[in-house]
Amino acid sequence: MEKSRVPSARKDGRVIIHFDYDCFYASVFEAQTPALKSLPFAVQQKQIIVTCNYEARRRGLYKLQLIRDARRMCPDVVIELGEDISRFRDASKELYSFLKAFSWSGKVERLGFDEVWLDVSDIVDYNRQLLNRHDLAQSFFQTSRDDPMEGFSFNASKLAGHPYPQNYKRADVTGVVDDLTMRMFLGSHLAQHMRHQLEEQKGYTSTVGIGTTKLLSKLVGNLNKPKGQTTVMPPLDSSIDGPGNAQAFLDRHEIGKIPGIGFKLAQKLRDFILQRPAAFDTGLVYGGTKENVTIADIRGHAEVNPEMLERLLSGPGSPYGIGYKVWCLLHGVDDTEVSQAKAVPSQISIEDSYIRLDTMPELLQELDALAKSLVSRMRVDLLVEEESASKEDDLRSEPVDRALHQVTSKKWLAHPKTLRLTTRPRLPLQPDGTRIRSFKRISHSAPLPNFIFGLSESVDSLAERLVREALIGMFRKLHPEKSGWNLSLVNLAVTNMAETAGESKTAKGRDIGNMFKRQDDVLKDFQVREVSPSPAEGSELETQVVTGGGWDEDVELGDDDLECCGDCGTRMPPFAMVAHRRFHLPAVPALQNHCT
DNA sequence: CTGGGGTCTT
DNA sequence: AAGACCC
Repeated sequence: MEKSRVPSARKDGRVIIHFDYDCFYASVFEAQTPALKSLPFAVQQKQIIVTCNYEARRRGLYKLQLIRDARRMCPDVVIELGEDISRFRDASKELYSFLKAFSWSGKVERLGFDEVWLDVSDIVDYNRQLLNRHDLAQSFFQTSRDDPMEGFSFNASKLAGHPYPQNYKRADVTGVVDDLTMRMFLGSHLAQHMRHQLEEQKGYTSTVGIGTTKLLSKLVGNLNKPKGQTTVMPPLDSSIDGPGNAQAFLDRHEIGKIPGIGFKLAQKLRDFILQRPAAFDTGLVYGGTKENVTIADIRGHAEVNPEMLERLLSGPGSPYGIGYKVWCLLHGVDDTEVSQAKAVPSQISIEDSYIRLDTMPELLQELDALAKSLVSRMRVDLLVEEESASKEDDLRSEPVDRALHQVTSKKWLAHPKTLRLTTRPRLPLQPDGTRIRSFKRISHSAPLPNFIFGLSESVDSLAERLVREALIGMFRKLHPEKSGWNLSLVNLAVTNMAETAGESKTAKGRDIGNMFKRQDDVLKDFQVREVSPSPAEGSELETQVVTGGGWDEDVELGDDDLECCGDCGTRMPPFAMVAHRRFHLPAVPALQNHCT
């Protein structure tokens, strides 16, 4: 019997939760000063509102808005300065640790200060096998591997939070669920539990997405903001019956909204689809576009395939294999792992921007201030209490002794080897008196002097030495002219961390996924997936719910509504054509997708 | 008069 | 050292 075969690339064996703390910078201030919550409140850096709470958004304020516009729009807005980001970093670390404590695998990845992914596949799989399928409504979710009493009660026949698609037919109506559906249910309950704990114990609300990949979990969360959660439900795969929910969901997105496709790639793709240069938004929003080109527009284009994308998108600065990577993203394929928590950052940097910085005395003052911050931050982020060298240390009973001891028992987690100075020169005036704004940076690196690690010297004096003995010389390399420069930004960084022996690089070694080139890693897995559902394997849980597709079920299609495939002439409804077209396209690699 | 951070790749 | 990407 010949089964219908469709190339597939989905690997949906994982359950991934994506957290996004609601208006994070504003929430940090609100946690400290709850009265702000009921007011329109915004956080300012230089002349910009970097974020604002929802009370402010209700009055029209938005992220990255100019202060002047914000005040005009909402004169009573309360504004706090957030240029010193220490408090945000501290809060971010605290919340990250809190969430990480739920993980069994250590696969917990932070993006920026306010986003965290967790791969909770192991927790979900463990709990799936604990379920009593005759009484799903009275289930208990075990959050600890060791303690069967730790956890929460929940109804495993229902999803927690919102589904995608919205009209998803719930299992409590149909009564049966397949494995993937059950895993998404479990993921949604775990996510809800964590979200509530985060709010109750830390005072932060968050927006959450649950999916089988980093890409889907992150994007789907956006559907219910703020303090909501959304799960991408099966069937994820496109089949002869129609596009899967993963593709249906992605298809509506403007190309620039896809993580991994930044401004440059998005512009190239828009230009190609429109066959002319796409107009981009000159307003303040960075990736803004006036031309909406969607994933569907690109994916459905006859000439688009991985090789063509490689030709279109590669260029200076673009990584090898970009065409294939984008091709995967267009199809909702994202095999990237949630990376292991890192013990140390790969870089620490401090920067400030200036309307004008063009004299040596001012520069020295700024370098000094930046260097002080940098040394302080090195001590915060790279210094840990040393493990006690002897038992006496632990048994020491006098608090004073303890305090004294601690001062002298700090240890560097890592020694950065490189110091980097970056500037952003302001371009000279044009002949016509206007100025081209440039965001180009130039940098110079040098070995980081060892004295910086001394703990007996004060931060201030170390900073002064750093300026005199290293930074001034580095600045001369960048700007050999005695004068005439004008900087709009200065950044000081330490990089190239040499981690101290004995400390593992991550909680559990390197992220294996990142050690392979995506392409090599994925291509060797190429297989064709059989789409016909395999017979239910005994249990009711294996029975598939197939009624909740992402298209309108009751639409009758007349002959006029059929489309004709340009390659083989087969006629079929438009929704089926989506899947059918993939027959004729270079295949995306696939894995067997049956989750057992 | 577009922040202050980060990551990774070439 | 620079350029892409992320927040």
